[in-house]
Amino acid sequence: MSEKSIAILVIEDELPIVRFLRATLENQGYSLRDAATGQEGIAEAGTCRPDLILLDLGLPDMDGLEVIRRVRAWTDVPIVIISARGQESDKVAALDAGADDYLTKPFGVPELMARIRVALRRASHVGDHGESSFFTCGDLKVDLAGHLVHLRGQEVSLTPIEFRLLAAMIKHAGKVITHRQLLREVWGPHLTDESHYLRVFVHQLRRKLEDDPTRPKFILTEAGIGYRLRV
Amino acid sequence: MSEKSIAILVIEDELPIVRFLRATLENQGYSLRDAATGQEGIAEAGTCRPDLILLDLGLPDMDGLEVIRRVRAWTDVPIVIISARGQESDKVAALDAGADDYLTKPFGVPELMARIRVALRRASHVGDHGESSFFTCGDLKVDLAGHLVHLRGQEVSLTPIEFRLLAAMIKHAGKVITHRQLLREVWGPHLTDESHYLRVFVHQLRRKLEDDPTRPKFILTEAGIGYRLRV
DNA sequence: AGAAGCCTTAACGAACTCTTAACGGCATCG
DNA sequence: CGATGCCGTTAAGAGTTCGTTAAGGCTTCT
Repeated sequence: MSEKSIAILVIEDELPIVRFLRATLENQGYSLRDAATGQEGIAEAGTCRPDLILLDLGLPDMDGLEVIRRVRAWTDVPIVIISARGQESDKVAALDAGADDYLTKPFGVPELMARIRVALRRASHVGDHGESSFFTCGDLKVDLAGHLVHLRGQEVSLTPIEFRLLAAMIKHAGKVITHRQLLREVWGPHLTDESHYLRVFVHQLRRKLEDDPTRPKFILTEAGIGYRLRV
Repeated sequence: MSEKSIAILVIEDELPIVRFLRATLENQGYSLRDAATGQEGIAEAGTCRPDLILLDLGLPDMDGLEVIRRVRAWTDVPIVIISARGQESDKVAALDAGADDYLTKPFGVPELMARIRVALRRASHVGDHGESSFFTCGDLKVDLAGHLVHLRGQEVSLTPIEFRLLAAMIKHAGKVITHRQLLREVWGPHLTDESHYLRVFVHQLRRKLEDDPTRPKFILTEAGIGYRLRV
């Protein structure tokens, strides 16, 4: 079961601390990128789209508050401050500028971890309630977030692989998806030539979803290339 | 245009502190309610629906962590901890139980205000989830704030873990909840692979709630993924 | 101190899913 | 016309996950 790991961006100029954080965070299963200056950090945040930012306020090239504001200008990604300065006015300024939490060095690793979990938890709840993404095509209705499939109002139960296969097709609905692509998205990057699996599971899906599996309405086969989901 | 002021619930047993917070917060334009015990606080949270909860962990009648969990069972309202105990393990436990921030007494008022603003800011992004502390499905009625479960008018007594498990499912009612997710919400963020616990406790729940545990009406199992509560 | 209740842990059979193999139809190409 | 390759279909075995039960340790209450 491959799950994409959570990405954290560390903006910090002191190398020992970066190394320490890298070891600690990667040990917890997070993937990590780092930047040594504010400029670099802002750019990196734009390109790698982290799930959380750890920011040291004492950067050499620009004010930490400015980094917060520049990042907040276009994203709500959680920002946790780690700073040597423990002045209350500094904390208030950073928090009001858009930071989500503020830790003063030296801090304990368990507390840092807990506060990172809090920030990530809050951020993940944003899409929790209304934002279930539906896909509809004729009588077929799929709730990707809720793992639900309805056909003519009737619920259809799919196995994990069946659902992943359907979800992958929905992600590229209307376009052709090659065998390779499907195999990578459903089974992971290892399998790439076993286009055999596909036939078995496409058949399973058609048997559950199509009225007449011989003449498919939803899952069309593009001979020699792959499959395509009708929109 | 009438602007409803933001409501804050203070759960704190020391009267001087309550008075101090009342003066400070009302001066900032918040409206305030207070409760002196955990029981009272949980009940008050269910009825007055505050926008934020300030919670002292050192309550006379029950463990502060239990208060957090009981409130978290049915709402994502921001919880900010104010505590005399500054032990890192206390902080981690509270944050992992569902708190959003943790301040150690004595704290500065400006910092408290700033952290309250952060918590409110984060929560407002989520938008209104029409949360209710009651859940009903067929013969099953659950009062999340009151920790009560009724089946066909008959009261059912659940153990703490059984109730947390049921509450977690209710929070995502209708959608599939993965094993990971359930383990995190019920046991904390550490356990993530012990999907074994789930089977035991799901079985306990079904034995207490379902007419025919073999053919569940409420707690459905999504093979290979997790569980789902019928709506 | 004793008892009761709850959580953890282990074990085993049953049900389900995934993998793998085999076969037939259909089209293209030599 | 036969060979080859791709796709659909089916079935069986292996492997994994799920349900169920019970015993032991821990905490809590009396």
